[in-house]
Amino acid sequence: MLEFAEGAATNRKTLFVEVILPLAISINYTYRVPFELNDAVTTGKRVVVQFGKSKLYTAIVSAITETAPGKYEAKYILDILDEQPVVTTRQLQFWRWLADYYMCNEGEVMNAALPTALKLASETKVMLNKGFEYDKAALNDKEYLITEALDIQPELTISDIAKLLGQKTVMPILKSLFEKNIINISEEVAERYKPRKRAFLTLNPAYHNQDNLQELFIILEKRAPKQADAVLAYIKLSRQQKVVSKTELLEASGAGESSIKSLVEKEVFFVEEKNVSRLGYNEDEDEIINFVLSDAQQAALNEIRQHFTEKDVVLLHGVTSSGKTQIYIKEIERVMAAGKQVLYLLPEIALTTHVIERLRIYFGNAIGVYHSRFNDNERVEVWQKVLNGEYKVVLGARSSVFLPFNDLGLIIVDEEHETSYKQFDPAPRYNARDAAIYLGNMFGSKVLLGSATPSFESYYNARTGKYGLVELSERYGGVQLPLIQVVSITEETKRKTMQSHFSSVLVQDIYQALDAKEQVILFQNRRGYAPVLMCKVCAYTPKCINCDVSLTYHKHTHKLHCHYCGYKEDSPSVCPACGSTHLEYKGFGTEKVEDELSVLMPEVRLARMDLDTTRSRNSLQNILNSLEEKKIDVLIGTQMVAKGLDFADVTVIGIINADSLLKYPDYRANERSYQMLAQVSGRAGRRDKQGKVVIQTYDPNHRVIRQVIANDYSDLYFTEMEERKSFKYPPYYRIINLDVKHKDPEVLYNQAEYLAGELRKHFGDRVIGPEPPLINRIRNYYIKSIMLKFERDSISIVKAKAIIRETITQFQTTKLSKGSIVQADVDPY
DNA sequence: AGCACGCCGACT
DNA sequence: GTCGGCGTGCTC
Repeated sequence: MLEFAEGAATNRKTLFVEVILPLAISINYTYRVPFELNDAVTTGKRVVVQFGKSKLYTAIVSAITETAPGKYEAKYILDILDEQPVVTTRQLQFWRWLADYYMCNEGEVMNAALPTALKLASETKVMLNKGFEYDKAALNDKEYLITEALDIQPELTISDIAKLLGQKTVMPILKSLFEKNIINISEEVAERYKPRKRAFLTLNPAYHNQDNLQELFIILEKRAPKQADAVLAYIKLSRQQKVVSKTELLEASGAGESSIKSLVEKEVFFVEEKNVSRLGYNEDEDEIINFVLSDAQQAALNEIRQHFTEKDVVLLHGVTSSGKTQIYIKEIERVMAAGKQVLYLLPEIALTTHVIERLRIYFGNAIGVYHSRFNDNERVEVWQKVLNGEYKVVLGARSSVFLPFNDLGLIIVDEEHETSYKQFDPAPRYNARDAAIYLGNMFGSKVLLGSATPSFESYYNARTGKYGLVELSERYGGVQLPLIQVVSITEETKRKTMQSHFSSVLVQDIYQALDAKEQVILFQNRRGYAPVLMCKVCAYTPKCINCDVSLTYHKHTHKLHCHYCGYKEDSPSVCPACGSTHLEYKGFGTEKVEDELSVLMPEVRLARMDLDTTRSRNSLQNILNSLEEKKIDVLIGTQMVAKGLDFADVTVIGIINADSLLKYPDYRANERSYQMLAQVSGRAGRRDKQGKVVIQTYDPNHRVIRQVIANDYSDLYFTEMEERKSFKYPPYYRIINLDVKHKDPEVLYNQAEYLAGELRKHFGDRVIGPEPPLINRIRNYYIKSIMLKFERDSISIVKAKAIIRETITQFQTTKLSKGSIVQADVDPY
């Protein structure tokens, strides 16, 4: 027997696969392929592997080799999950690039890229060993508790049991129960994606013959009129549509389940179970609307196309309301006509039903949507439809760069300056705009960046000729730019005309808008009620127990919240330090603005839009709907209101306090402030009426405010770029940030100093710090930041990253590094 | 990421 | 003493 097996084996190759596991592990692991799966293994397919003592994971095959690993015995892969690869070779290449560029692991990229439903991890299930008799009296309290729970619920997970016992360590107890043969422990992976099934009916072809059909009717009408109705309804329906589902027929005919059942038994109908999409929408005849571009738009489009003949990336710098979307649509149509796919990226918040519907009008079924509000199953369906080419256009947020495109011809990155394109936590800390440019490069596709306030990086690239630059300075349909009025808070306070946080100018403008049945948006870039609570007697301020921040008071919950770790505590009514009742709320957030405005203008219908009011799946959409249906007069919000809101009747915009933006201690503060102010202002006004923007500030002569009023982006750009150059900031320099974290600040200090020293050996004064960041403790970890600045072109950044990686690894092998976490952030925002 | 192993403080 | 928390190392 053994000889036979060996003899056969000589004719068979032994294959090994390198796999990517969905974990933050720095290397890929090698598994052995059982002979019977030799023909089925392909890169890009999912395989089930055991990793560690018991856990099973789905991994992606990244390479196939015939060489056995030298140092260890490879485990076998247990199963192959896919008939066809779910990840393309190009994607694997893209993942590798991302992991390299953003200094993380391929597993972390896989985690971000693959919809959760395609990543299966086994769960440990605990159940009773059926039929085994044991003496309950002999068990200790905890063991008894577990068996009791299993009597009620046959399967428990590890975390169920941890909760049940109220302790973290449960494995030893389970082990002893297992050894006593009382319980069984199993590891299983279950496919999480479940296609949605529907029953479809087809008429027995025998009845395609008129005579037969006639005969059937005669019989049915006499004996089972309901069934006759059903057949009639079917014939009617099948004239209008290709396939008829059971549900549709039930609805259309008024017949019951039983009638259809007997028709199936009589073989009048055949039933077929088919997978149907969850992504359906009203399939009204796709109404392709043709529109004509304005002269300015047409000129811009021509210029874009001209640039595309020699450049891969073009930046469209078009003022707010210049009609960039229509230009995109025309370009998408052209690329689609050439048979290629298009990726259209938008910031998550701008992906509203309104925007989606608008594009559906042009592209109907060929357009797919992908964003974080989709559930697991829906994401898998989009993934599959992109993979099989059913979707020609994908409209999506940041993570849609990970979809399995086959033939991309164009990528559009709208609002390319948006910081939400950058993922901050967890790794990969990628910027979807930059990733999209690389992706475009891989496909030889064109990339169109669009913004009214481009990021300096992109504008720099455009001005230096790396990208094509197209300027569109005319607003579409002759909409005027809003009138901007700056109000000095100091001045109004002196004149005693401020009513809480509202200047007389703003109050008057709000009333005017409301009288004209128009709407108002108020912007305050801070959520909650008050960011600091302070005792007037002893100056005590409640701080987070896990982080180095003061707690924000939220009136809604009457609690103090930490915006960094989510910690909450009851708001004290007396000072915990001195017992005084004189507690003062310092600063103000959206909640307070809402509160005070409702006191000032009780008749006005208010709504608030910030992280706290938009957390659940539909809440954002609900707010937007009420705004559109004019059930809201004034909307108060954080930066969310600056993005993607486009409502015809908003004519007044109030910036409650511009200083909180301008004073932000960051080299990008001015660029950010300008973007924010210009973007919010862009929401004001409509075709027949000039909008009004009121900026309240303590510093009315601030340079950035003057630039916003003058709508002078290029003045901002040139003045700021001078500073960027002299202080060695992007886009002249590239930044890589290393955060070192440790629970003990003393240990951290030594670790960070050591690591910075090691890096200095290679990079000299390109290494800055370590310095404590603005918030130097989060979730009980103290933080030190080491910043590396590299000249844009003079040193190979690829090489530098390799050295950094190596230095970190080196550091982590030393004893000194114990307990530390090092996180890299490339091109941080 | 999860799991085992070993060290150490708190409670019977 | 013993139990359980927590840090550390390893997983093909």
